[in-house]
Amino acid sequence: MTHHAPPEVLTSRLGYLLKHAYLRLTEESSLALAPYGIDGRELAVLVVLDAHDELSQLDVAGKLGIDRTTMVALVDALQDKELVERRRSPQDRRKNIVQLTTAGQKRLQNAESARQEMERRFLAPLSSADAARLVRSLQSLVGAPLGTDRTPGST
Amino acid sequence: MTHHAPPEVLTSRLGYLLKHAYLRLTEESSLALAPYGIDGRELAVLVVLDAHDELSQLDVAGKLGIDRTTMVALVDALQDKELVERRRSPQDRRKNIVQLTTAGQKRLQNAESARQEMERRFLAPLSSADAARLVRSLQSLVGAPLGTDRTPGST
DNA sequence: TATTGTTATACTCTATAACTATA
DNA sequence: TATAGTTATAGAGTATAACAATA
Repeated sequence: MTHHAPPEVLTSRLGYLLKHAYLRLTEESSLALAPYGIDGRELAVLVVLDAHDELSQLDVAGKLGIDRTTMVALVDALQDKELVERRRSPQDRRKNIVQLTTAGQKRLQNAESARQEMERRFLAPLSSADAARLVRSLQSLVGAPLGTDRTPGST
Repeated sequence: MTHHAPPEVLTSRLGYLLKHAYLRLTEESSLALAPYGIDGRELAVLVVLDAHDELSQLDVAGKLGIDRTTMVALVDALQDKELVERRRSPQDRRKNIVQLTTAGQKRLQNAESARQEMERRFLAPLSSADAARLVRSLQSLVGAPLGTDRTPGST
């Protein structure tokens, strides 16, 4: 993934732009999170777990838009790092409730700071107004509820 | 890849937004291009070939930001569909010059129309001003090296 | 019967290494 | 010796099918 000048004929194409913006962000994200021993998807799991209580593996998978079979390996990895724990739900013993450990909560805080800093650097070429508009436009396209105030500095 | 309501905690994250915007566009793109028997990446190859003369496989790969080994299969597929032809460069017999066939040019025109129509539909949730700003912002993000001062006016 | 987690398997996309032919 | 194309191979990432435990 080297930095070559983008070809003129493709830079007006949304597919090219979204793909390469995503690839670039993924690369920066990996670098920013490497010191914390997790990747962006694992961080997303931690964020979801932190925001809700008593989530099963399937619940988390649903929120992230990934398969339940993919979820197994993800939780395995996070459990090996002692950032989450599985426990059987007493209400429904088919379910694995996934919980943040204390170490997981700490890791989440630190990695989140690094991710936010990375995101700021990534958006630096844009004015803050354009950055905010970009986020809101992407939310519209992805189907996010509109009208979510994205005041800079909220969380 | 079903359409489920995006989780609140993730919709402010650029990584999530770019990934899912890209996935959604890719899905729409596949549908729009299916009648033409090509996918978005193959169409991009045709576009690049149409815009330049005497491009080798490596030239095209460079412009698309993909590997030369990936390029082989791509050109194979397009050649099987009789949309492009390989010919040895007389100047440098190591090189394969890739050329659009007449059928390839026609297919390019039709598929491009379909792609543009798809892109319009995809951007429909945005005002035309916001759509234009989105494209320009993405161009800035994809074109600018990270962490450096982005002095406007350098190419 | 249906659901949750799990495993095994396969498929796509991509990159790395090694080979060939040319330079 | 270096470069362009090719092939074989391997690594992510993801999805499908089948199975065990549970409902």
